[in-house]
Amino acid sequence: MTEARRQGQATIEDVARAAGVSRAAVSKVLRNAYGVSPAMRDRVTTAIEELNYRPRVAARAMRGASFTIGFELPDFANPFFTRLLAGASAALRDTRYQLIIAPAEPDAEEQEGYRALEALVDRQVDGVVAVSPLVSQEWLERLAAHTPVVMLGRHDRSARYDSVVGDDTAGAGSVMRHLIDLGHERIAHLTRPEYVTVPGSGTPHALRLEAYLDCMAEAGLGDNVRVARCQEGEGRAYAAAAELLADGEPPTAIFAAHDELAIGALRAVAESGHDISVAGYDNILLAGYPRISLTTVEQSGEQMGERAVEMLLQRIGGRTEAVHEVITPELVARESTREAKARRGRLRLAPAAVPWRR
Amino acid sequence: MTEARRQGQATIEDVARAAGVSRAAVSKVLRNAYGVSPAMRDRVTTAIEELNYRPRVAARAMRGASFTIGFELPDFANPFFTRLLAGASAALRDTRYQLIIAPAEPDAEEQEGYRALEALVDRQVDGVVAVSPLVSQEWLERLAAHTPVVMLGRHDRSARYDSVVGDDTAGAGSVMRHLIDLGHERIAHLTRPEYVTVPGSGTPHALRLEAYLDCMAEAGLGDNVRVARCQEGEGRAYAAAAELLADGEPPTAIFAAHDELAIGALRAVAESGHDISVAGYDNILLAGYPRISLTTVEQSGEQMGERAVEMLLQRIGGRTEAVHEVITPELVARESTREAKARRGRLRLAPAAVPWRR
DNA sequence: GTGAAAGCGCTAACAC
DNA sequence: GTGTTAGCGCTTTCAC
Repeated sequence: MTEARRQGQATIEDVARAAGVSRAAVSKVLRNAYGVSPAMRDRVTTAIEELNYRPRVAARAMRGASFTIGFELPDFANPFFTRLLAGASAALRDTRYQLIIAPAEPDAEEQEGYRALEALVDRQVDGVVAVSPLVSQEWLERLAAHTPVVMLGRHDRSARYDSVVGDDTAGAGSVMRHLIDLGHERIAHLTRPEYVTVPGSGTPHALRLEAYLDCMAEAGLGDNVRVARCQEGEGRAYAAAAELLADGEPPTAIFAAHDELAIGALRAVAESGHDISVAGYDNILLAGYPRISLTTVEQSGEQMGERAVEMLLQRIGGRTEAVHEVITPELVARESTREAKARRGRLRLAPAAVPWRR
Repeated sequence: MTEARRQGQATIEDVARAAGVSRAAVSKVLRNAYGVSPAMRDRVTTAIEELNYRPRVAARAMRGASFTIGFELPDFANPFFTRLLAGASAALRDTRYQLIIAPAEPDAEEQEGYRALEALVDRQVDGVVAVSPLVSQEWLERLAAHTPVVMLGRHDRSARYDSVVGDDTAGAGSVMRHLIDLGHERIAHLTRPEYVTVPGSGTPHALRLEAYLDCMAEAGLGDNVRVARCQEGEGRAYAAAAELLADGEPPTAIFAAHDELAIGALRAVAESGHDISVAGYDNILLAGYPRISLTTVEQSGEQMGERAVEMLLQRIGGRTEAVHEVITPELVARESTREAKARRGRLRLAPAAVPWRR
């Protein structure tokens, strides 16, 4: 049944027969190789047109390259990832390479990324760019042993694969300092589930969490630490934030691990009626929207995606030493943290009567 | 140079040698085929593990299916398209099939979609789901002659390919009636460039534009018709809307062809200080956000994506009659059109002194 | 300038 | 139960 599909798909053999030449001759025409008479080239190209022939990349790839770059991505709903894609796509323009994207199943915990990455490799891509903070380094290195790999957002340094990563510690630190400078003392952190923030794992969210904890401790606010967690999605963040606000003495500020979560938190805050500052991370388009105006951290996803692809092409081209590139993020202070108010005199918050529950 | 990559990639031959059996034997183990002794199966599986072997889908596909579904998509930045993807992805869960996405270069006018679609087919996908309103029907039918195709958002009916499409005429009509019922007389339409809305082309945006024109005419507002255009992107919509507002007598309402454009228009409206209603189309997540609260039209992208994939799998399974499915959209009235105000007494707008410039 | 032949990694019929 | 064999569509020497 599934076999039905190939009927009608012309092969190089069909073209050769139609043009009255050998398969090799057709191949040469296709590749603009040396040694083809104009007359033959004509006959062949006409035959190709007539038969609507297209060479199969797979068959071609069996000998050489497939000229295909695989991009593995979790969660298309997160606009930051989309920025990465835009950059990658741009870097491949005017290139022989084609971009192919494989979605990793979201919320899949353990297997997140493995399946999609394998799917890509099984399909003969010449190289892979991936956003898979949770995949084990050992596994990745085994992959990188035969297929060029560039990882996005991984802080581990491997000799086998390259990486492009934002300085999450610096970025999260700048957010925290901003909030603390504004006078906030009860700052909560909204992040993803534990398995994404395992201490020492070096995932972006682990580092942001650590920066949060460190900054709180440094500012003598260690007792006010409060970490809320939720799965990906604006709705989930909304629910988690709502819970945070409902419970006893609410925070005066929430630092969300990324903008999508921040947007959800902002919604919960708006509904609650409380005057609570919210900050995010990534500077998605929406963050700059006037009615939202979210304080956040800009990291150029386009640039990161573009660099990743450039590095991958170099790898494919023969480079063997690993390259690790760190992008410096930048705080974008907006009104969601009452910065405007703060400008006219330091914001004064009454000290918490009781140390704020952990 | 590019040849370097394959070294290290174990083949079935390597496994056979390591296990001391024939290639066919390994193949049988891989496919759980009949006629393998437990002892041999053991030796083979160990060899596979040791060599870190993975069968190449491409080589496999040369005989049968690749178990790969291609999804062609323009513009990842548009959240509605992302919803389609989520649905498609969900439909493939628990299936042998893998989803592979190819981005069509945006703003590419003429060639939009062709390249990506070809890239997919060249890579041996078993079937294709595509969002390519601008590709010619003739070309698509030639494609569909050998590869199952399901189109999203095309109103043309072909005997060769299936389609899933929202009823854009009805959806746009409901928005327009809503605006007119609210008392608006100067309603502008913000849509994409001409080549996307060619009359009679049957693209979603052509139909929405036609519905806009028809509704205006029916309501006796034909003289107030005003169509602004911009390329994809919130920023471009912002600029176009700003121009619309700056110029003489501004509209009292803007119907944007989709939510991303509407969001941009909303931003321009907010900055202008005018009290202007804005409506969009697609009901992206953001539209429901309290601080945005955009009146729009809900069409379940997830459902559309899911149905498309289901239909494609049927096609691959052997179905030959074409299926065309129309999804009924639903108006979601929110505050961006001052519906709240309207509830307490009909909104009264002073009639335009001069018929509003075309 | 052109074509024959071998081989890329895998599957499926068919012998053994 | 196991191995031999003949392709799948294409590229690439290497003779002619």
